[in-house]
Amino acid sequence: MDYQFKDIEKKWQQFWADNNTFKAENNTNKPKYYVLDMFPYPSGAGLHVGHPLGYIASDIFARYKRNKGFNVLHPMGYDSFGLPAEQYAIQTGQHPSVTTEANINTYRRQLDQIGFSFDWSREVRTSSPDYYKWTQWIFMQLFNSWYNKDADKAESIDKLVAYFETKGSAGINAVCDEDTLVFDADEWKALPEKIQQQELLKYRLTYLRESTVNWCAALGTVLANDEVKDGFSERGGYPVEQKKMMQWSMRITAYAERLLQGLDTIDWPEPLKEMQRNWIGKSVGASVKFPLERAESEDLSRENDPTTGSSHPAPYIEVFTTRVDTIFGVSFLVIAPEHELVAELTTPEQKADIDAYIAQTKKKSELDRMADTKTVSGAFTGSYVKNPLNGEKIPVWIADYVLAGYGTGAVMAVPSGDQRDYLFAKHFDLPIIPIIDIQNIETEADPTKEGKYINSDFINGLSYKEATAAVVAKLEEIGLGKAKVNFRMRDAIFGRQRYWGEPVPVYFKDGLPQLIEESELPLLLPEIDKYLPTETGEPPLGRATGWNYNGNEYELSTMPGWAGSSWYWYRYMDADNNTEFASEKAIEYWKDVDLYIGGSEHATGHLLYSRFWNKFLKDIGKAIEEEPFKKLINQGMIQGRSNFVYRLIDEEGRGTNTFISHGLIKDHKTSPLHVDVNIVENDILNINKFKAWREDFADAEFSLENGKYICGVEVEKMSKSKFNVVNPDDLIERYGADTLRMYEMFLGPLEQSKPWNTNGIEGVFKFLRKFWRLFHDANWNFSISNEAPTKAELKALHKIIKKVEDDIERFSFNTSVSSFMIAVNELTDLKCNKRAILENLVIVLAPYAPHIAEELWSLLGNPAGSISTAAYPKFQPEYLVEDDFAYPISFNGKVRTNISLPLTMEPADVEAAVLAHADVQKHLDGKAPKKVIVVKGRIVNVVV
RNA sequence: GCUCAGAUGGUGGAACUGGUAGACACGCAGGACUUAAAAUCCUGUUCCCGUAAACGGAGUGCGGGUUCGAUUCCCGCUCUGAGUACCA
Repeated sequence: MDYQFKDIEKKWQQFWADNNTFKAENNTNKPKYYVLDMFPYPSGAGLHVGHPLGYIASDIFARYKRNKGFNVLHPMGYDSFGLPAEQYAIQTGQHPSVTTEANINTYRRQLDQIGFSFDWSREVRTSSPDYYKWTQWIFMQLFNSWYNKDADKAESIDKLVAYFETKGSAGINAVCDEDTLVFDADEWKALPEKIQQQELLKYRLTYLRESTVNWCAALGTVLANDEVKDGFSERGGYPVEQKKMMQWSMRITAYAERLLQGLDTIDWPEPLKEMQRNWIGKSVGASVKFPLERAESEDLSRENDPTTGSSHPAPYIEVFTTRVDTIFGVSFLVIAPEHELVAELTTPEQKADIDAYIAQTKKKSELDRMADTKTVSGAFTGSYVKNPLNGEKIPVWIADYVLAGYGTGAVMAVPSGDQRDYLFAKHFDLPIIPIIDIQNIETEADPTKEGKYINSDFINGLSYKEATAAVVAKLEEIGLGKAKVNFRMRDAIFGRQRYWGEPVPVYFKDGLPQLIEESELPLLLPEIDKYLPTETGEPPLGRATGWNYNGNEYELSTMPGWAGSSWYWYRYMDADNNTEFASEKAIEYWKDVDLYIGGSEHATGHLLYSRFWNKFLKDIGKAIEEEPFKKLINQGMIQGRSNFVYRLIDEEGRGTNTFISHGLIKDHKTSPLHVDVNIVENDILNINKFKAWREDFADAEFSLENGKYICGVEVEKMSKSKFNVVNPDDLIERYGADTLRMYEMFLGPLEQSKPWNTNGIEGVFKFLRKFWRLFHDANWNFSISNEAPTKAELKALHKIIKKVEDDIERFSFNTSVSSFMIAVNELTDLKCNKRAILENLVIVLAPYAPHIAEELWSLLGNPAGSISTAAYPKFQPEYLVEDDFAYPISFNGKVRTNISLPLTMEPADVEAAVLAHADVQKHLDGKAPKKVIVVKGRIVNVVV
């Protein structure tokens, strides 16, 4: 029979499902291998041809590893909480779980068609209660933990309480809020329960605090920083504003250093690691206190100013700097307009200026503030500080180029070394003090670290390294500064005012958050009448009737999208466990993910949060490895490839019903129109389908080239509105899953982004037919010979065994596909139908094209399904050994001819043989070669 | 601006450690089979000169360098894509 892909693929997909072929074992002596894909959010649009790219690659790898004798865990599931289902619910009243279920079914049908070797018995859905029970459980563990910097790990909050009870707050080295109280053991014990709890909240790894959030009114929720792009929501593009709200946060900053260090231990793409490094943003520098200089007139103003709320005026302004060595070049201080000392520092004479400036800053949106980095603006507070090292009087300004959220919200301005300070100084006519002898500050700041210091008191003449050390030592000595490491990363907001997410297992008593009992998990998402905020502006959960904890109100926000995805790889290890998130034994066996494939868009979201939770789970003894994903690969994005037709514009400028072929448009006035790529083949428009596509094209006319209508091409995002979406279902219908799988790989290197172009798919389909034909005679009868293979046949086989092995190990799937084609071409030329060759070849191909491989494998008489665990053939190098080699002979590096010589021949003999050769003599034309380079088994280069 | 990745025929791409650039496939052209078409098969296909072949010249974004030899290494530049953005 001819290659009947439809029957074959259906048959084997059914077989795999019926026989649980890909079920991974938790109890086995085999070595483990864990291949994971980033699980999808099941959107209503279903899969397009770009989605399975990574899944196909990981599936090939998983199948290959099974053939290599590994017990492979290759699971799939759904990140099924999320905004789109909820938006749809708001519009239609349909419960998000209903939409989600329907979408999952579509995804499952599409995934099954491609023939993935997923162990579906371990499927997880983040929105299912027996899954989110454990997301809530982890939240509770975080709530019950604090970060001990001395131990450099998370510890139980009980341990902290016990410490407070015996020693008070002295000697505690924790990652905590700024405003923690100082107390001894007795004072702690005397504190009311409520105050104690408030205090502990400042240490917990998940905690409630008022923070500035990205509020998106249109979506009715708070967004994470990585969900905001240029002041607009990433999903939907709605405006986002800054708003203060009580919010759950995760103290991810406790792990900043470990998250940074861990990057050096994992095999991830360098750009991705770089993104995480930038996101963490470690700066090594110093914090310096500038004492306030007080004038008598100020005291009056401060007394009358109720906004400070403090009877003790602040004694100093603290700044963070990475260039403490430039401290003698400080000619002014700049603090953020939002800085807490602004009101206190503003003198009556300057009040009007400052108020006007703050008003102006507030009006500017975040977007303007970012875009407008050129204009220099600021205002003088009227106050002064003293340089802590030389007592120099320094004016204090406010300006919006200083961010309240970074460092201390205050900077020491060194115009000679920092360009922003330089521009500010020029604009407001402030002094610019050169501090390094080789500095050139005529037109701009010079941030050099080379040269010797000048105008710098006791560090004059020192080098950068010496000066930094000397200044830090001096500041520490006088108690006005110290070396400090600062991180850009902020604690992560952990909550959104939405319905379709995990409920937070917390209720409020006397305004303080309390955990529910572990035995009461999962805290189920309640039913509500509408998926909108309440009339009083509370989140949708506020609508749930009777939803309270013994009369106490539950937390009304739900967890953010990244909660469920921050630990899901552990659930796959032991998906049915209902006493733990995964058993100790399962985690002990599977440990971590060996290969993780997914998009780079998750660089600073999912991949950072997952590493954070993993480190926490390790700290509390639940996980074994410090890093969850040993090796990670980003598959490139598949872009859309749009086709265009060109509508002729008549003299009055109106569109006609005539369409001009692409090659002819320069002679006409036309307007381009997207045309459905599914009615275009190799950029040639199918005119009949075009006429049927839309009613108004039914009697379209065409101006053709060589009888064909050629379409224009452009690379754009794949989207419905551009008519460039290619659905894998259609391709499978036409060519089968094996062809689709191989073609997606054939397209190019996995990591590279590329436009989808169906044009070459025929070549892969033809290859599979040709492969099928190796096993069949001219009448399509299965026909295999048991004769001993020839040397040439063995060589072709072992070449491909080696090649595919090497390619898969370095994730170069595209080159394997080419090599398969070469192997089949060679064997076809050799008319090889020998069992000894083909039986091995089928195993090598199986990870790529599993259906056809299964079919031929069973036709060869093997037990059905056994190819999945059949041993990968052993490469035998002796079959590739050649006696002779056709040496390329180059003259001055240009190859002119080939001379076949024995590989055993020594270089000196090769040289002699080559020079004696007639072709070489001809090229030398009587001249003597200056030099001859012979690389044995490679090349000969004659220098003339 | 900064950081990173990339640039090879008409197209997707290959060349893994500095050693025959353009494998493999698409497309295109010509041919076989066919009344015809589809399908299938065969041949050719980097560019230039040349009727063709032999032969010759150029050639991996641009300009230099190292080397017997560079798509590969080094320096400078151009362009494209991604990330990031007043981070003190």
